[in-house]
Amino acid sequence: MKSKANKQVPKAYDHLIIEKKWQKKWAKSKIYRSKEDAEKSKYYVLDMFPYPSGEGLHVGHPKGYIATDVVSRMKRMQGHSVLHPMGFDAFGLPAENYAIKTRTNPLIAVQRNVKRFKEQLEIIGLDYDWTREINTTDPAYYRWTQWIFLQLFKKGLAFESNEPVNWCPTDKTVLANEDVEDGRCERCGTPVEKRPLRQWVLKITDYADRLLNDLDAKKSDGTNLLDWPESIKESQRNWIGKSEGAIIDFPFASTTTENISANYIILHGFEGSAESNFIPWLKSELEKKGHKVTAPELPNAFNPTEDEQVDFVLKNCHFDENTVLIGHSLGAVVAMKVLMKLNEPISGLVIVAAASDPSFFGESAKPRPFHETFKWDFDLDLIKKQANGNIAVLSDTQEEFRAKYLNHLSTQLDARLIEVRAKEEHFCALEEPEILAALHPSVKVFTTRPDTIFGVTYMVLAPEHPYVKSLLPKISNRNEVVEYIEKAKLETEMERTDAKREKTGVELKGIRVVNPANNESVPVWIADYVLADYGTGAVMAVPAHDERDADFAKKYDLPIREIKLEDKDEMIRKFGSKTIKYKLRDWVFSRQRYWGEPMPLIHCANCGVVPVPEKDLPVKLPKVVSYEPTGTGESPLAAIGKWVNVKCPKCKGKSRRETNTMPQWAGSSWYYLRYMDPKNKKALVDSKKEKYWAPVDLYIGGAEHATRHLIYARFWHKFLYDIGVTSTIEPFSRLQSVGLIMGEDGRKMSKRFGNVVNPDEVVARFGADTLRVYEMFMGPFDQQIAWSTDSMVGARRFVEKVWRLSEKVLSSAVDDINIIKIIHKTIKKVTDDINGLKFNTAISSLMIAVNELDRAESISKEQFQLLLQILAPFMPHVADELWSSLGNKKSIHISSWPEFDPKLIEDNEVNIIVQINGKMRGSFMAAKDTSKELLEETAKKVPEVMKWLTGKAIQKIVVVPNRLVSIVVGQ
RNA sequence: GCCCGGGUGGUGAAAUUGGUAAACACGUAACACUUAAAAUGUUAUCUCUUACAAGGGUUGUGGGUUCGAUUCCCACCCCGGGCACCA
Repeated sequence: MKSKANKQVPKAYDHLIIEKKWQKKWAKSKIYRSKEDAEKSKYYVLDMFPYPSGEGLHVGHPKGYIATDVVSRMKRMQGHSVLHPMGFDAFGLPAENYAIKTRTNPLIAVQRNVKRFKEQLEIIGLDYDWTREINTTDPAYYRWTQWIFLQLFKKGLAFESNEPVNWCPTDKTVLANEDVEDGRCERCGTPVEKRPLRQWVLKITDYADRLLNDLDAKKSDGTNLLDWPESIKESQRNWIGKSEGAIIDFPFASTTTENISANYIILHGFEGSAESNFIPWLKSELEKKGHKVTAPELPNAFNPTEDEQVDFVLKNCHFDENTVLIGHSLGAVVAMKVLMKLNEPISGLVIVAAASDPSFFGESAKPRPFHETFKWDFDLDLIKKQANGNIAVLSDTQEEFRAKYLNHLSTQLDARLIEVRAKEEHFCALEEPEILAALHPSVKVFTTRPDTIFGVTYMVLAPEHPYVKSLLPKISNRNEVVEYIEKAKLETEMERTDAKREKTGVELKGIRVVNPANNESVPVWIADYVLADYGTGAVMAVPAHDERDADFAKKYDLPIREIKLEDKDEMIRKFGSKTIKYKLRDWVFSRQRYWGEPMPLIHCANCGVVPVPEKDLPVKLPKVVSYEPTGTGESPLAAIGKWVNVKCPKCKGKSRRETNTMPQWAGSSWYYLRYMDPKNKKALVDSKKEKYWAPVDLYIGGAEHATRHLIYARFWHKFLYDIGVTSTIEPFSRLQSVGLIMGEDGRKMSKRFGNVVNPDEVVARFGADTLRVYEMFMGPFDQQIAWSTDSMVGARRFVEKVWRLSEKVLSSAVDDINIIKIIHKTIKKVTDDINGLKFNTAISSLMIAVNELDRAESISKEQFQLLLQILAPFMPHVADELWSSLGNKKSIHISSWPEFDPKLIEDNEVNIIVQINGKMRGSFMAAKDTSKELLEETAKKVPEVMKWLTGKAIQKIVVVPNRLVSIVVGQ
């Protein structure tokens, strides 16, 4: 029993005093300021910035912040230039709803909440560089959010759409697909409605492939580009929902089509005429079949302008629901422009060798005269609609052209891409039979199972499929079909997509299609289990190989045919074309609410949508009297005449501002870039600074952001990369999700359950260092664990033990080699574990070391300082206090992180286990690297082992050096 | 239904990636110090064979591979998450 009689009475550990003292000192000495120091390697560690709610932080919030703080402190000590910033994401509904209730500007609530949040963060002793603080609601910040939107707009990635969108009747705003969970508004739980409303939409689908592929991309050293939890990558993969399959054409059976007489309009191209190329031939072929054909001579074929040609076609051609528009080369561009101006949809569009992108002129080709006289903007959704969803794209002969533009165009238009060889390059022969073949009307299906094509026994269209309307005259049970379509319209999205309910449908009697694989004619049905907005809105039904088709077939007594599966690729080659579909939808980007970034756009009667000039940014949110959403699809901003009515930046005419605002996710989609250069007035981020800090090395936050923030931010980042603002293809190299801290009752911490634990109280009672140690020690960092105030005493005891250990420090002390070894082993373990974000085991190894040191009579200053340094990230206040009491003048947090001595972490004696028939029967100590033979000899002589060996025959001995000897004996 | 995690003492968990299962901590019990309590320290604490000793069993269940499996393989059960009448 050791005596404590001679020990000095220690200074009492008073966390209240020392924590305040050190927090002040740190702020004064500016040790946490980040600098672009070319001498040092950078480390950017980022927290998902909080929404400053009125309730303040609970004890769960800081868990992630403490983790980044631990990492950031170690990296700083290791000599990195560390960027560890914090800010606030303050646009959004809670502040706005509070504003509605109290009729105060939400900014006031935001400012108050931010102040409270900062106080709460500061008492935990986090090492943020507050000079870089940002706030998404600050006009100096959202100026750049608006700037990014303008760039998206200029690149055609922001467009207006009138498609039905998700509308939340409670929050009175539209929602993105990502904001809908199980058919309900993610915020308030109200079932969403589908409403056709004019919306701004971002073309995130253009990035679907890159968003997907880069999840699994490798760096040049073979490691993953994204060091992310597999579960989050998987969520994103599921959300993007790529499926590879085929588009297969099922032509209408001749009984269906023989009497359909169409009205064909053929538009020639640049330097062409109605008498050139294949046009006269095609005209006569179609007329032979009884169709009406118009091939107008377009004005100024050698020096065409869009306005002249489009107007000419609109004036001189007749359009109705039986019209099929065929455009060759530039004529196809004219055709698409014509479609955008028609009032009613036509029957179909055939694009022969054209593109919707002006860059197809290429570097080598000389600019054509129409380069400037055509506007290369296309509303592809509108074109799709106006062409009744019936579009065929015939490939050109130039491989590069096809890969680059036509694949894209046909994907965007959901068109049939008909990959054929023209007889002459660019379809310039006098006869082009492939064009004629492409005109035969057919139903396109999307399938991932082309291998089952011989099992098709019927076809199902979505009730909304554009063909259904045009086929009505040919359907004998017309009334029944119309009734079914009407009924389907009335159903909500939730009812419609409920997989459990019984399938219903109606046959389109009189309509049949031909299976291209076996030329068999099969019936066509409509059913609401087929969705209009996925694939082509049409399904080839294979009841023998698809459960849904089987259910349907059984109910309506349709044949079920077992077949042997074919080779997928062969079937695609023979009967269809390879296609890729995504579940990801474009990002509905406007909200009909007040508290968000105004969209920097102006609507002018003459000029259309005009972007606000960059020099006029930011477009500031005006003050309003009522923040109440209108519910009409207009935001409250629409009522502020002074703000809304402006001059058009182009023609100076009367015009109106866009009154929709951006969604909550806008500001957070790029904020990590602004921390690099938060005060820059000339640019979003200075490119030198961006190159220094990018990418984020470690990003920590909640897993609930997997398919929203983390997809949106990756999308914007890639876009910013494309326009040269960012230098990396991904924003966050390494991501780690924080496991939630639950209430003591095991439920989510919430005011509602009365189980919220306030960090201020915990810090006041136990101290910030104890809170930090406790939260890091609770369990694996990414795991959800219930809070337990009782268990905090363990962390507190540990902090106190470290404090008391300082009594044993003697300058004259000579350390036992075992003590030195333990310190060095712990340095290695703690360094590795912090890098691996395994904070719980780092602390456990520190506890083991402290317990060990506690057993020693005295400790040298040298060893104790090493211990304090590796404790510093976890208990920064106590570490700095004890460090300075040892006579150090500078903060421990800017001292150099200890290196372990590899020689000191090796044991020269190891414990060798002896197993007999797989059971541990004894052990002995042996020098490291003792030979196998000697280990075997020694093992056999261990008394407890000998007992098991007597009278038994040894059958086999396995010796693993430095580990064990395993002996197998007979009966 | 498909896909990703995960399942270890009373509790949070650990296990060098195939080599002594339960480190570290909470809780509990006994003891020491104390008038007492708190604090602190010491000891014990997976489970069964009533206790010592000596053994047996044990990482969701059942099989397999192996000298040896918490770890690898197969099947199943349960919990958490993502997607979903997506063709």
